[in-house]
Amino acid sequence: MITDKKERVIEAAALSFSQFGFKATTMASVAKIAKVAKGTIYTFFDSKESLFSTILERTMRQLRQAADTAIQEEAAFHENIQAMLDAILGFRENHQLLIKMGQEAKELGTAEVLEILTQVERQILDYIKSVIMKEKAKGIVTKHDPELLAFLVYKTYIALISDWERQHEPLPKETISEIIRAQIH
Amino acid sequence: MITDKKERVIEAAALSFSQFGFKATTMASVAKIAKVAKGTIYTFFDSKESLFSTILERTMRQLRQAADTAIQEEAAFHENIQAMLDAILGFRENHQLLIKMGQEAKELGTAEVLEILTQVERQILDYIKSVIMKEKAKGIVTKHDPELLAFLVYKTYIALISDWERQHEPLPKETISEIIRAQIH
DNA sequence: AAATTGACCAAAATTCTTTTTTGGTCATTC
DNA sequence: GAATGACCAAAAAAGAATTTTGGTCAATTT
Repeated sequence: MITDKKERVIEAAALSFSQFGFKATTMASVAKIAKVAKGTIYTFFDSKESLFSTILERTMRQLRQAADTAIQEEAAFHENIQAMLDAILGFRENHQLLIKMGQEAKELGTAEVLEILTQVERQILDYIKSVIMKEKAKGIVTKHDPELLAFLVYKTYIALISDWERQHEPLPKETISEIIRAQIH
Repeated sequence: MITDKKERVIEAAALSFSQFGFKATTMASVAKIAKVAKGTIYTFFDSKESLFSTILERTMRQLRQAADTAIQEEAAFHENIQAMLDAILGFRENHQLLIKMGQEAKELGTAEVLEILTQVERQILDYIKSVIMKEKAKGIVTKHDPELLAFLVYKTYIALISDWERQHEPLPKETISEIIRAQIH
């Protein structure tokens, strides 16, 4: 069956990319893990990049889903924002692929990965923005426009979670909530 | 006169560091610009690093001074914070040295420069913190502790000034003010 | 005839070798 | 005693040689 092989290639590639990164993953090894000849991969994907971005899209879809299920129609605005951010970050925390990409971008500065990561960031920002706009449609008034608000929330969250902890004790969840809540007013 | 030569060395080094960066500045060229023999430099400074950090300390002193003069005893809390941030950023904007260091850290990843830049950031944070604490002594109540507040203000400001502008139109000053003001409550 | 393979190739990356540059010293000069 | 610049070891850069890698395609299998 044709789909079976394609699945195996995707599975193998996902494993390798998240274990060794983009650069260190070779098409030969993916083929070997997938028990497929190298040429076969090229009947499904026309380059290493396209294979990579297929896997990344899959990951992004999972991420969006995790965020979606975290949001409750009835909950308050800031509760939803918070839940969504937790979902996104929780997902990131135990998803090898995105972690590896972050490392590789920093250490190796791989061009492809760097570009992909800004796309991931863009998607997260768009997602936050869409949540804000949905809330706005419900009648909530926000001080700034959704694009700016999404940007602020995202940057603040990242700063509090990752930058702050590089030099300080982790902040309690309530403090983070409070700060984000103050942002969205 | 001994001081004359030392001055010339510092001047030449400052010029070269801010024009070409740390790595691309050679002791030989500094000597040449300063019209001094290479050995002479080593009677004043015992390494390239120490020469570099002397110059950087000078720059930091200037930066602190710029911020200090921006602050008015009588002005309101958020006015002072704003004035200080403007001073810091305005200073940075037209100070070649710090700009070059930022570039070099990103592009070359020079270890010495990377370390120095975290020190610069630490100093800016400490400065903001001290301003906050001075205001606090005047009786102003802040929601979070000064360290966290300084961190938040700094990160937000950087995000709004530099990250935001990579993808959007620059924000009007009033918007930035408003956001910062909301932070410090 | 459609799918699959793996030997094959050019280009890129890596390693090894040679050459040049650089930070730092110190005997000599001023 | 301050200043110099030829000198050196170490590091960096450049170049040459070698290996690895992404991608192709004629041959084979299904």
